[in-house]
Amino acid sequence: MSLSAVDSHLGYWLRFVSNQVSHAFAIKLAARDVTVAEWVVLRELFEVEAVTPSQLADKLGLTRGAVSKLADRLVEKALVARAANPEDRRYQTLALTQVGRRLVPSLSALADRNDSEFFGHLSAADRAVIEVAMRDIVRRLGLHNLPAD
Amino acid sequence: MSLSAVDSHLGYWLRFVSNQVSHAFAIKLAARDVTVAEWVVLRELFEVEAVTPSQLADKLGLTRGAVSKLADRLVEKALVARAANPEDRRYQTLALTQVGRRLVPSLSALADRNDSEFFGHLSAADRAVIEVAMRDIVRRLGLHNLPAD
DNA sequence: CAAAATGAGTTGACTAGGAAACTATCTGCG
DNA sequence: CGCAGATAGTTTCCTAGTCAACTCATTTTG
Repeated sequence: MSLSAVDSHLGYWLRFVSNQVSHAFAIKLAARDVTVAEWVVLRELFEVEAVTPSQLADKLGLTRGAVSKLADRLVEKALVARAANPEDRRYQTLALTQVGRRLVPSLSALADRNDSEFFGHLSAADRAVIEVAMRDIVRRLGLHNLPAD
Repeated sequence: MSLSAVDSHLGYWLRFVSNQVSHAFAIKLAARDVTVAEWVVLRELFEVEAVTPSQLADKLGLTRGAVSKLADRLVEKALVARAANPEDRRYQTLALTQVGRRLVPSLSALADRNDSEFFGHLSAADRAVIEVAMRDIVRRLGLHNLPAD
């Protein structure tokens, strides 16, 4: 019985490489007591100032449950603050604390370094093909509001 | 303060897309009561007949701990059998059961379908660029970064 | 207006995986 | 020999994420 090879699947390779990249990044971030998922939230909040957990979930391709737990940990670490909305008490807003805001740039440098360790050797053309393909997949599935750039 | 954009990082996009691809595949596999991680193990065992957990961990880029737990579940589901090695009792071998072996081809069809849903619209050239880049990254990992724990 | 539907957030059960400590088994060296 | 160390596998604890059930506040509707 002959099957198509596992490693003919791009999904297989993406999963493999993505796991390794995230893992290497996690090790770098651990020195700052931050996880990869936490970094993604911090980086997003750095841009938008304040946002509800649901908006964040939408933007990051996570469920509300995942964001709820992440927010718990970030609040615990005093990097993010939860604020109640007095006009509609169903809503919260999440925002960086001063400590959180000051932390982001140094983490960003780690992200740059990690990415270049894994992808820096690729030609600019190849990197562009990959990035365009990934953005296109995300767009097609309507899973995410593309960042404007 | 201006930072490099999060979404300028290929690692960011790979993680995002890989999560979505795996999730979509997980939903398809759930109808057969198999998870993505279990599928990867089954598919590997389909090729190699029998292998030790450590060899499997090495091949799949997982730790021995992860494989141990995965094997537990697959044995529980009667898709995989553990066998002791009488010559050196530290070693086990894992192999598909008859049921497991018969299951693989239909799961393989699901994998083909899932992959083509996400990547089928890409040109063959773009798919080739991505696959070559990913294989190259994995190969490089094997060179300087073999923790192999 | 009361009751139902909607929507935000939380929680618990589960898969997934790494790290590190642990057990059991072998091997090699003095 | 005999014990120190290596090696295979397991287990515990943590992060990460989903789903589904739940609570609570607001809105819609009968």
